Amino acid sequence: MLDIRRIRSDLDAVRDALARRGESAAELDRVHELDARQRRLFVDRDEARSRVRALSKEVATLNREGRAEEAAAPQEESRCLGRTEKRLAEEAATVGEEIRSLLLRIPNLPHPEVPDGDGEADNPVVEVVGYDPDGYGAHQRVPHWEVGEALGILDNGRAAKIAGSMFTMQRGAGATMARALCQLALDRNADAFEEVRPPTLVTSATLTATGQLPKFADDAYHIERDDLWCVPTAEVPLTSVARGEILDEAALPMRLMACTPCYRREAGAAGRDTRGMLRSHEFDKVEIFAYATPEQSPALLEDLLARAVGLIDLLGLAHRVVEICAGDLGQSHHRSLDVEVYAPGCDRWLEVSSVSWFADYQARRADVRYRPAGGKGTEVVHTLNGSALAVPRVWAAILETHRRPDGSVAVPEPLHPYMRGITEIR
RNA sequence: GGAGAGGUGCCGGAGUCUGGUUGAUCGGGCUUCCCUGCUAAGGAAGUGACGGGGCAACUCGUCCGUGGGUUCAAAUCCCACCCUCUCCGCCA
Repeated sequence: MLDIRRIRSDLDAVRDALARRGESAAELDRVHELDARQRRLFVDRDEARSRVRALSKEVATLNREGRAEEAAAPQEESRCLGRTEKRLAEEAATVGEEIRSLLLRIPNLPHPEVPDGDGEADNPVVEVVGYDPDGYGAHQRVPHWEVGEALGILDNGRAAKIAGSMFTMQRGAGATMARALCQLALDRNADAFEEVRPPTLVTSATLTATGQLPKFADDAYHIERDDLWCVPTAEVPLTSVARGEILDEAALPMRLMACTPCYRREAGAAGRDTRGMLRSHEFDKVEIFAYATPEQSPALLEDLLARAVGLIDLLGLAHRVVEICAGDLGQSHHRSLDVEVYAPGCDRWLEVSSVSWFADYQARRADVRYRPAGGKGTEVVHTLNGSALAVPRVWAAILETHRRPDGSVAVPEPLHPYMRGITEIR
């Protein structure tokens, strides 16, 4: 959520920044207008309240001095003021609710360096590593769903029997490799990140802090009976770890990581990418996350990206980095970069990580602040996160990239320690 | 799920029965200063967040789990909900 004070003092700049995303200013202007109204109401309300307090003290004094009969007049005046105050307070609250619900829907401002663009097609490729379109043999040009089924390690037919379409099931060495990927990702980041195993069913407040609610409720699984939501990513619980807290600057950056299942309804994607492991309602992912000061954030963004890219590199997969343009930026994102892995069997670039800087947008929703060392007062922290490794698409790219002419798949060496001795799948 | 106890400031812990100058006694912690060769001990002062108004000094308001209600006035009385603890039940 944007800082209301910034909207108040710098409306034009905010409007221009939103325009870069292709966002209309209607809601913004409405917030600006409501804010002025609410502040006028506050002034009047506070004045009435202050007077009530003074009158109450007067009554108390009169009672104490045994002159209770003289208290009738101030009591009556106070009663009257109380009604005025209540009406003003209710009106201010109504306005406040409208402001909040608008603010929750207005997206974040893009970082000045975010490239212009209207959509995905305008996202500039920043870097390409290990990709040679002519360097793949026929044995690698087989989609992973065929490879997986042939090797008996992917059984989506039975997954559908168990849970319906758009679920996947890995078996044998395939399941082992899925877990090994998580272990590798955690171990590689344990140098700087505290491992957390958070709840993956969360309250509406938690899902609102990161931006999924209220606007994207259809994308998440909701357990109505208990009013809990299945997390779409560990970003959701991790961002709420310090919700409502004030951190010491010395504690920043606070780096957390978590391996969790991720649940997505894929409401807008029905019928898309239905084969294999490209898109499913449930998958495992290792997320890396940080609370930081504004000054620490740019370097952290680079570090998160380097860590995500480093893992893909380690697994011997061709990949590229794409910067998300203003028009394609997610609602909460201030700046964002995607890592895409090349899958030769599908002949597609698959998004396997999204590394993002949210500035104070999520932290203001979550009310996470810090006390600047030496300074007074508090500041809203910045949050950043990225997928260290999202299992399914990496798993798919491994099957396609490391398939050998004889149809077997070589397990990348960094996974061996976690594979119970399995070094190839045949 | 049932029964009971409880949620107060950075922490501990009063105040709630008997509503009233209580943003809140007291202790600890922390910060600054004084004393001290150093340490320990001691002395003094300070010590929250949020919102509004004001060029500013400053000032007004809100916050005692959350949300309502009663009252001139609520940490204190009433209602609902949430959370924690103990016991029982259930359970990996």
